[in-house]
Order: sequence, then C-alpha cells, then structure tokens
Amino acid sequence: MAKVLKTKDKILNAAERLFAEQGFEHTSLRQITSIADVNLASVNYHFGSKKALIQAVMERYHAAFMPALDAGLVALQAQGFNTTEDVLNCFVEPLLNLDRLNPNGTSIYLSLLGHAYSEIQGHLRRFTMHHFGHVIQRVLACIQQANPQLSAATIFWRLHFTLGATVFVQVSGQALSEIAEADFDERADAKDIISKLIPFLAAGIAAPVNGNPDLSSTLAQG
Amino acid sequence: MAKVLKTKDKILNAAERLFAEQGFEHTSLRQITSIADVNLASVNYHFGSKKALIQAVMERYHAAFMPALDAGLVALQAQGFNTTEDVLNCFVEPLLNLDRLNPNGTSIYLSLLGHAYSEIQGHLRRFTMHHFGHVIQRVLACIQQANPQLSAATIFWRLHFTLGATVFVQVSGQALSEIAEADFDERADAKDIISKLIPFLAAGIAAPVNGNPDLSSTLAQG
DNA sequence: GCCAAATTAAAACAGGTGTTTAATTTAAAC
DNA sequence: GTTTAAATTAAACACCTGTTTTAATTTGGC
Repeated sequence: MAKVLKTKDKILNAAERLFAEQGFEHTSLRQITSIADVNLASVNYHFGSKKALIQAVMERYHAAFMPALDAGLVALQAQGFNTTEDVLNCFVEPLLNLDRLNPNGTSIYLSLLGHAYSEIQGHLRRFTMHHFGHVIQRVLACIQQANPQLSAATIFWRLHFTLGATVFVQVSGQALSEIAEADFDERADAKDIISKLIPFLAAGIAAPVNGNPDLSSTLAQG
Repeated sequence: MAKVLKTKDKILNAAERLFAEQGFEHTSLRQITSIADVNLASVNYHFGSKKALIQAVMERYHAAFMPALDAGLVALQAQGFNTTEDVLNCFVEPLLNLDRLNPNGTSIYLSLLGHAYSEIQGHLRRFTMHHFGHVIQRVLACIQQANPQLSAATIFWRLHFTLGATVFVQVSGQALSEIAEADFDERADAKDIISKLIPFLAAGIAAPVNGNPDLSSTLAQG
C-alpha cells in the first residue's frame, strides 16, 4: 500500500532532491512544483516563501543529524581521552543514518550543507547556528581536547578547512565520482568519500602548526 | 597622470571585483556596467556575452598564475626529490604575485576559482582544463613523486579535498575573517590564510591511507 | 446533506535577467 | 573637411523569477 503523499510532503521531497542537485538559487519554484506535480501557488500557501521552504528542507535533516552527533560527542567527552579521528568518527554514523530519511540522504544532506555555505544563504547560517550552535561548540571542545597543543584560532580555521573539503567534494560529488570511475575504475558513493576524507582531515587538523619552517620564511618574504 | 581606462578595461575591473565578492550568477550586467560607468550594451559589444566576459576575467588571472606555477613545478621536478610541502610551496609565490594585477589579486583569483567550482559553471571547468590541463597534470606528478606510496586515485581525491578547503575559505573569507577577528583578535588576509592552509593540506595529502584501522571497520558496518 | 474551513487552481503581477536593435555620437583615415 | 568605420547610447525584447490574487474545488465536522 504505497502511501499517498500530501502536497506538503511532495513539495519537500522534490525540493530536497533539486536543491541538492542544483543548489538553492538555481532551483525555481516552478521546477519544484512541476516535479512534485502540485500547483505553483501551493509552495507559498504551505510554506509562506521560498526561503521558508529552504529552511524546512534543511530542518528535516538537521533534526535527524544534529542530536545524534551531539550524543556521540557527549559520550566521547565522558570517556576523558580521545583523538582527532575519534571526533571525526562521531560524524560517520549520524551521517550514514540519514539514508533512513531518503536512499541518498547522506549525500543530499552534505550537498545541502555545501550549497548553504557556498551560496549567499546568510539566513541559513544564522538558522543553523541559532538552533544547533551548542553542537558546533561541542565539536570545537572535543577537537581542543584531542589537540591541547593547538590554539582556539588554529582549530577554528582548520575546522573550516575541514568543512570546505567535505562540502566541496559532496557538491561536486557526482562529477568527481564519474571522473574517478573513468580514470581509476573506482566508483565512490557518499560512504566511500567519507572514508577517504577522514584520514586526510584527521592528519590535517592534528598537523604541527609549522610543518616546515622554510615555508614560513618564504611566506614572510612574499 | 592617471591613465584613462578604455571601456573594455573598466568593465573587466568592475566585473572581477563583483564576481569575486558575489559570484558570477549573483552579479548582473547592470550592476557591472553601473559601477564601471559604461552603457549596458557595451558588455555584449566588447565581449559578446556574459559567459565570455566571465572567461575573459578568469583568463587575465590564469595567464599570470599558471605559467608561473608551471615553471616552479618544473624546477622542482628537476631537482629529483621533493616533499608535499615543496609542491604546495610552488603555489605560494605565483599566488601572492597576483597582487601586481590588483591589490587584492590573490584573494580575487582564489575567490573566482571557488565560485567557478561551486557554481554550475561547467564551461569554466572545461575552459581551464583545456588551456591549462598540462599544469594540473604536473601537479599530480609532483605529488606522486613526493608520495610514492599513494595510489593515483588517492592523490586524485586528496587534491580535490585540498581544492575544496582552499576555495571554501576564500569564498567565505571575508565572513570568516570577521569572525576570527571578533573571537581571537586575529585578522587574516589572503596570505595569512595560505600560511594556515599549507601545514593542514600537506599533512592531509601525505597522511597514511588508514590512519586508524578501527574507523574502517566502523565504516564497513555502517 | 450542509456549511464552513482548508486546499487547490489558473491567472496576473511586479520586478529582474541577458540580449538585441536601431539611432547617434566619436574617432580615425584619406 | 569629408568619409568610413568604430564605439556608445537609449529603448525595447523575450524570458524567467517569487509572490499575490481571485475563484473554484475539495475536505471534514455536524
């Protein structure tokens, strides 16, 4: 008995797919309502505006991901000692479990995050920080615990490098995966990419601040 | 004697600034021509289309950056042995020298690159690969030389992680720099960000493939 | 079945986009 | 100085965007 979806859910499903594929700005309401097979005006009726629809799409995933991540981080903090990879590992299961929302849930969520940051979606950043800022703070604390030698500023920058690397490969994921398949006979889904990311990111976050002193002088001259 | 700029150059200067700040799609021709103080139609007269204008803007920077990078890589290859940081270091001077084109040249170029990849600008990717694909190939070869234990596929993915981290912090550069200043009293320009990036990226690229075997099993269960 | 509320539908709205046209001005060549 | 080409201008074009309006329809409670 295939459940008959209400208009509101048909819109959300079509929107999350298109947003993940094309970004928020490049997806029009007419495209969404056409694929969802509903009337154009129903978006504004049910959600009020496109901006509110974007937030509703993100909220379904945030609500599934953020509490799970937070619980993992709390458990990690309780055990007293941890490594950078331990912290990153806390992200894996909550991310992979997003497949329960949607068969492509993991890559959809990461793509949405990527578009939220790379497009000018200031309202999305504020929305995320307002609702889940405490989770972000806990991530920072865990990384600090794992790397007591790093300053807060260094951790701040390195976590944004981490975010950048992650969302970039997810947003470009399909294209990159096709290249990788053609060149290396190695197709990569969201899970594969995550497993490739973690050693890279863990080493980067935990790296000594001045890996090679020669470089600093080169930069100083420049 | 302040040189009087021709219309074509006034357009290029206004366009590169707005493109770097707002991205390509969010910058309208009317915005460009208004700031450049030229007529709207002159863009299509001098460049043919907005797409061609975008490529012209990129080409000024590519032409200054790519040959310089390539020369540095060739010199590195000639000396037989190199490290990952050596390779990354080849990017620094060519990037910083872009300030000769424009006081903010370095961050403009990296922002343009970021927008070129994060927006759906397929024509820009093709344009870059067509003109400078051999430079990209040389980067791959140098990284392979510095890390003989890594497979070509691993290098492929890690260089895209690298690109992602780099362009993300540049595109979000201004916002991030403001946060960093507020939280850590530490303002960061393009050069500062590069110096923070290099230890992170070098450690990530050269990281062992299975940093912590426990993680692989967690991923395998997922 | 009836009525009121919720929902859907078609159409128009107001504003923005890149591009093109045709007329005018500027600049250079002879 | 005249002529010819290049460059600039203002206006319109065709299309797309999110949103609103008004009317028709469906739904749920009594």
